[in-house]
Amino acid sequence: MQKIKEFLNAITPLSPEEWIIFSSKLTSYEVPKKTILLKHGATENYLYFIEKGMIRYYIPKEENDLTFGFAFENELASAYDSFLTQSPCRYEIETLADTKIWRLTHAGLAEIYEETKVGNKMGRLITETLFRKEMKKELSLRDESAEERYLKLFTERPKLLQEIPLKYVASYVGVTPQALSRIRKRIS
Amino acid sequence: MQKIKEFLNAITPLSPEEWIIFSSKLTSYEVPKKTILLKHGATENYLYFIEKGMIRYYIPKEENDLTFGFAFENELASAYDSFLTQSPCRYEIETLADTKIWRLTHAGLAEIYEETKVGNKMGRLITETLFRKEMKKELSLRDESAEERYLKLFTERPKLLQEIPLKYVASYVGVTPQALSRIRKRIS
DNA sequence: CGCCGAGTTGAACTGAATCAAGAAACGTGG
DNA sequence: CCACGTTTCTTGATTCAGTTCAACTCGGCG
Repeated sequence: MQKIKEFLNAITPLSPEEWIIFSSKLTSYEVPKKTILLKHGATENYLYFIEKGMIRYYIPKEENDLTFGFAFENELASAYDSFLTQSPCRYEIETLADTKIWRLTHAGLAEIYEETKVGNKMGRLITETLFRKEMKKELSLRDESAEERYLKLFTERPKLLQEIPLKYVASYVGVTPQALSRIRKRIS
Repeated sequence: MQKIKEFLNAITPLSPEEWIIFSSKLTSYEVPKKTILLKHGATENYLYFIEKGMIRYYIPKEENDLTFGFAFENELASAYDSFLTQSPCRYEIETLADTKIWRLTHAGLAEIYEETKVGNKMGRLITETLFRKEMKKELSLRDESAEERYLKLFTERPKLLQEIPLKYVASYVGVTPQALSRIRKRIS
């Protein structure tokens, strides 16, 4: 639980009383690789903190499904749009490795917003970060080629490319596995 | 000023005292069509509320610049990522018509967050909405064709297509003006 | 040992970009 | 208010990046 405490404190400091409230709403789980955390069409009821392991976000497809995001150790995860609107999700979340998560229910978060002073600020700051990530992804999709996105991934998160099957990376940068294979060949 | 008051109250109710604080930080401007509100490389210092008129967001390019967003009457606008991080913006904002805006400085918003109880909640809720919009845009870019995006725009915001030059719409849906012209021909 | 999914490579095809030119709409100054 | 010049939109021809279909290799796992 130490990790998540540090994570939150780094965003904005929590008083001991506030941390007690936060932590009382959190429950931990260990899920094996390839576990689906949220099925397409279901409504997201949780905010996750990944203590160990990793996940991917994807829209399931007949052939190759469309992977559009990942989350790793020490990061938050959730189908946040579905969580916020409490409406069915058009994508799924699955673990890519054995994963240990802490999670907070929608009702639990609502209580935190009501019971703590810091809640809304914490929520705002976290959502601001999520917004900035989305915006960056949008501009990247519009303004960069698949090759540029792959190279960026390569320099910014080299670890990712070692741990994640290339077919998911291909989808993430916006091409088929065949096309990514050719990009990699061209580069090296 | 009534419009912005209603806009904010619809998000979460403001007490009279809180509205006094909010409104004291707002200043209004009228800017002609084709005015650049934020130049590429500059840092966004404002959050805008569009009382009348419209704007576009774009990355300037030699030939056709890359338009990736619009905002209209009764909507908020800002290079919010640059605003949040107070770092240089990689895109620009320009009015598409004579526009009346209210604006709030970064410092002004910081004061609101400090001085009012409702501020952080308001900020959180607004940012949540911005996040959901971005996410929707990302998934649309990944999962839909330019033609599908155009048709959606056509059904969801028909007015937009009448008011905005097609070359901006083309860029927004992710193709060249020539390609959009062919899409329109194919459809009709 | 054999099977299956992941990755690579080749060939044919396709949708969109680019290059180019003409038509229509717009706005600006006389 | 018209005339001119500029910008926007359309259409055609060519080129190109990426998809699709298909076959083959490799590595892990039952």
